Amino acid sequence: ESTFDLLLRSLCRVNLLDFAKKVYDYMKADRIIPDKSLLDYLVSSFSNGGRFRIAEEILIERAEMCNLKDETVSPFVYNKFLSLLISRNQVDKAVEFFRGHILKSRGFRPDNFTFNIVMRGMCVAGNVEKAYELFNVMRSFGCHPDLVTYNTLINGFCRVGNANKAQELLREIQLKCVYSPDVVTYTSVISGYCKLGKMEAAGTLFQEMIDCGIRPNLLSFNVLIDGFGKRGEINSVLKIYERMVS
RNA sequence: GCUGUUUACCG
Repeated sequence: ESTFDLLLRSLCRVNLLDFAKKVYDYMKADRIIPDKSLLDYLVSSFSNGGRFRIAEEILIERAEMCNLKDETVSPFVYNKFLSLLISRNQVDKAVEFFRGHILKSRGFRPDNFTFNIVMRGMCVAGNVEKAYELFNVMRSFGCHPDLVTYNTLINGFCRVGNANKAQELLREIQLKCVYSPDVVTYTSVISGYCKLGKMEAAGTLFQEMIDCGIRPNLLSFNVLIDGFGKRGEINSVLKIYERMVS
């Protein structure tokens, strides 16, 4: 039994995933119950290798096992699964698994990361509104929006050209006073304005960020420089550059 | 016990 365990882990480590799958099937056929941590390891390995169907299958079995014992699957495992799906352009699959299993089965207990990952998936698919809906219901699952949640949404709105809504959310963070906008928050909104060619609004926010004691980083400068550059405002570009190197 | 999961620019 621990022989299978070692074998499977070794096969995964050297990326012989098809072989690992066969051994896994063999184990199941022989009704050998794999260890939980082995299952988690298999899910991660299969996910990393893009074998999402198998990973999903194991995750579902894992959740059922947990359900019987009043336990939950470690969010790390399925959060990675979800983010990999999204990074490989399979947002629909990720959302489907999230809605169909993670939110439905008691064997899963989504955390902030889970919501943030799925929301970002929706945003990259151009569906900020769906992400916004999730944002509004995550509390009912015991998850409270954090700064990354806001930053993800803000970026989603910027992506579809709604920098105003993005800025509104920035103000909302400030009003709540539980955490403050950071360099990512500001850079996102600034970038949203730059994309619209609204360089005045972008510049104002840039200054506000500095006044709030947040140091712009290389990305922040790039956003502004790119924005001014695309409008042909070379003098502004030079000014920013000067500030950057000083 | 430790490690492992999420957010910003251009390309």
